[in-house]
Amino acid sequence: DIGTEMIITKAGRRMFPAMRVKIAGLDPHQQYYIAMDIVPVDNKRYRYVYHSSKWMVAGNADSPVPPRVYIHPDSLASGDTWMRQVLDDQGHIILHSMHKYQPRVHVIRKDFSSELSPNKPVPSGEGVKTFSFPETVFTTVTAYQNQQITRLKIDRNPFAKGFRDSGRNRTGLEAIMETYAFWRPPVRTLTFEDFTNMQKQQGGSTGTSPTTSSTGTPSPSGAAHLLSPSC
Amino acid sequence: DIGTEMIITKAGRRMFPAMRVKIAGLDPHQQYYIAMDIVPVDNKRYRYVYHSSKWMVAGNADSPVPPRVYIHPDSLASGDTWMRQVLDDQGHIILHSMHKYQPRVHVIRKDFSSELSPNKPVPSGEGVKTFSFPETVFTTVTAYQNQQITRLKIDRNPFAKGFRDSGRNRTGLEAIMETYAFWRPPVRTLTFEDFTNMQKQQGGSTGTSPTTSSTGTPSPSGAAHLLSPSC
DNA sequence: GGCTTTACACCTAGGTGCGAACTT
DNA sequence: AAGTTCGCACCTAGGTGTAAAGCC
Repeated sequence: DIGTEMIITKAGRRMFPAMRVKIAGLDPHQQYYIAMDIVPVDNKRYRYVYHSSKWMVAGNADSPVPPRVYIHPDSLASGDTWMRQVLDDQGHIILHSMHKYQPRVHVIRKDFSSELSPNKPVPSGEGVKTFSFPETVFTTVTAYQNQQITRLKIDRNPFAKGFRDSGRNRTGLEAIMETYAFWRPPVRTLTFEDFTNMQKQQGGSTGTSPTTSSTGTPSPSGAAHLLSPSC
Repeated sequence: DIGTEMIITKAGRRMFPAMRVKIAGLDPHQQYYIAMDIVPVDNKRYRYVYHSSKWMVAGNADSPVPPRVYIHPDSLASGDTWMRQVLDDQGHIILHSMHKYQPRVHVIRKDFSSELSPNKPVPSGEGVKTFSFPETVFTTVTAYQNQQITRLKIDRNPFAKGFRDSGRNRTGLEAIMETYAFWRPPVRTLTFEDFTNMQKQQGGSTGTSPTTSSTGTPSPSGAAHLLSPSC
């Protein structure tokens, strides 16, 4: 699997699907912070080769942005509190386009931490646990490259309903045809696993001439924001 | 002046206008909490007498609800931080209908406070300063009693635009007539001062027979929520 | 040519007072 | 009769991918 893509813009864009985490094994009476950051997977820049549906290395990474940590707003809560709920992190984290990133979750004991701040890297050592889930790696883009990913996001993100096949430019007959010929299971929440299981082949039928892979000159791109959704 | 009215419902309703506060005189390097609560003005229940446009005492207050404190989400910030911004508090506070209430703002030095909690009354003594602005007293209702207040809220609250005279059931002629005959100044934010300056006479022209003031039996009302707006 | 930016139609989410129905 | 609840039409606010324009 090649992971999903995330659109980034100047104004900031939510990540979809969202990072969702459940915590176990904490000391119920101890106080903890929980924080999140997103780190580069490697120091490469990528380009997408349409005809092979693959991301290819296209040079070295842009100069790194100062690391940014998102501290969960419920932070400094007891282990008891944290373990009772599923977390939906939210925040603003600056990323470079056309790079691969890995979101991480940090659980930090209060008695250890030294002044947790959004602008300082998460401390490391005893009392700090960091978790990375490989299936949540994604590539930043300013426009989707892989049509299968576009399709999944449109089908599963409620805010993109306007782009679904059903409900837009369909006549009575089309609606009936969709019901049978192009039927897809009911909408459910999109998860990162959906991209892990995704086939690498795209079903595009628009007659475009395949392009040859080339080592394009990596153009420097301005850093942009990516937000993960609230709720 | 008689203060404004605030609608309360089971699901919770924002307060409009909102409580807005600017802080001065803090030690820039000291840490402070800022909190808000709403306390009864007296232990009376009220009823509105339409023909005299006045609120009359109608018995003793319902049994008080456990006090609830809203802690500003930026809390535990430096005096420097607090003084730099205007505060728009938000939260859930339970109130009885047909009572008069007074919102308060509390500024609490960190080194004094002993476990600030939404469910405990604000501590008092050295290191805690409480502010009450008499012009922000209001009466809770489940439906507006005074038509002037309804009018002001519709005119000034952007979410109530659908009930404004202009833009609803108006023909071309009506629109022109409004422009001249019923002209009112451009929309601006509603403040509590608008109610302080409000005339006690209502301009209602619907032919309703005036009711005589009576000592109505106070019906026990379920407690409901009032929220103050975010942003 | 590859990538980014911008304006946009189309949604979700939720804040308004209203009026009918309901409760006491 | 007085007050509360509920569903509603009508808004604001803001999250989607898109297509055209802009940039390099």
